[in-house]
Amino acid sequence: MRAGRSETLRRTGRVRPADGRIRDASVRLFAQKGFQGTGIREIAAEAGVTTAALYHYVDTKEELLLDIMYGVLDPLAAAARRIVNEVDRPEARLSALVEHHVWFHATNQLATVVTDTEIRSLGSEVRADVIARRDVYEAIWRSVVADGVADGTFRVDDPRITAIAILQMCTGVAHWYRPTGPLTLTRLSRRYADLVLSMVRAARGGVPVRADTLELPSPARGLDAHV
Amino acid sequence: MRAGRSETLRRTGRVRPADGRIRDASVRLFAQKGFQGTGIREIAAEAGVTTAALYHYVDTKEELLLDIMYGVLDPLAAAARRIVNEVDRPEARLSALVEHHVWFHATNQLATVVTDTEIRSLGSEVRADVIARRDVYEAIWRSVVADGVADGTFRVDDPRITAIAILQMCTGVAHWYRPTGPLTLTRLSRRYADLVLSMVRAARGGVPVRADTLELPSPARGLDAHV
DNA sequence: CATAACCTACCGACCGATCGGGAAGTCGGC
DNA sequence: GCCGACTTCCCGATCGGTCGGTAGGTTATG
Repeated sequence: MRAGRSETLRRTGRVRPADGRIRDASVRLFAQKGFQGTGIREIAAEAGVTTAALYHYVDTKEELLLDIMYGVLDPLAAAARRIVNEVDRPEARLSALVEHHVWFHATNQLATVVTDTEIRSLGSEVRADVIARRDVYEAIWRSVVADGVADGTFRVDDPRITAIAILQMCTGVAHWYRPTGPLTLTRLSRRYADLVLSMVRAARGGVPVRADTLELPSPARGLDAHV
Repeated sequence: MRAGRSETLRRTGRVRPADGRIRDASVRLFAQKGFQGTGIREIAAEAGVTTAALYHYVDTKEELLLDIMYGVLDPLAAAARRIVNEVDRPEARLSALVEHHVWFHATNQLATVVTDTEIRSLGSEVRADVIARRDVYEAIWRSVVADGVADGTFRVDDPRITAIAILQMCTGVAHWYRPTGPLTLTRLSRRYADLVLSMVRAARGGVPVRADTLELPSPARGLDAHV
């Protein structure tokens, strides 16, 4: 009749191994309240174990965060490699990259949000490793964009900036997507792929139209004076 | 000969009012370590005051975060309103919105990153207010995109999704921009505006090209089972 | 002599992590 | 088939330390 365990029983309907419950609880809580904002007592209670039991399965709180991030970054990189291996033309490659990235971020919202926002909470040694894996993934996107520019199907000013811009746009899906929305996930992914392709395609519109005369206010409040 | 103050003296070269130093320190630290990951003792030390002196200028730690966010959201909304008032055609409006947004996020990196990532750290009452102000800003973008679709200059499937996607792409600049880069800020802002316009312009390329046959792996590790 | 600008000293609560121990199971040896 | 050794899983209790915040007094400024 322990409160934590019965809570879990009520929610999941059955008793799952404590290890998996701890992992699930940590993703949920890290996504909702942040890594630093989540206490190990909260994780333990949500998983239906004591803090001592939690430390039977886990060495440190940071390990939980690291597991989440590897569980995002490694499958992403693996999928990107498969796409590059099995798809030929830059257009189709980029389209497939976008569709998978969006689909993955929509079906793993909690874990991808945590991976995206909590890198700063890692100790410096593991942080370097996580950043390196993220850079591997970004490098694949960058090379796909650059290949498209090289063979003339894409026209962009700077492949590096464009690749980052595209990636951040697609990653953003994890922050707003709700499965109850009107669009199926497949259709949403394709819309993003269409947006991206129309952004980089060589056949672009006319001269940019701007409002050059408009003067806008300076940065607010003197914040960031030291940037 | 107190360590905190002399530290500040060494870095800034002169003694500024403690109030501003506290605000500056909080932006820097919140951006670097997160709101929850930053202690009031750290803020005080970085600003060169004691914790008690800090609370002479500030009621709560949350107030520091809230000030940063209002200092970002209010100028952004004000600029967006000015743009809509003073610029006519949807193309020029969207271009101006993008250029200003990118410029603002590059010149206020720390504050915009904090605003973007720490909403969850706010208490529920003030959080609702912050989200409301952010929604006001997003609504302006959405209406500009919708106006362009209505008069035929833009062609997008869903103005709401498109506006969010554009916004997230441009906001991302705050996460990677370094003033030492090869591009001037003005040119960078224009490149983003060009990217966005080519994304939404009615004159779009041919049929989307995809790799429909590719099957990709399922979400990793069973994370997010409860999404 | 009032007010702003700070100080030293300290509060209770909570932090991540660990302690020794015990219940329940797994295993080979005889 | 039974015993002792070992492992897995998990407990209540508690560690030293840090958290956000404060009480009450002192110093500088107008």
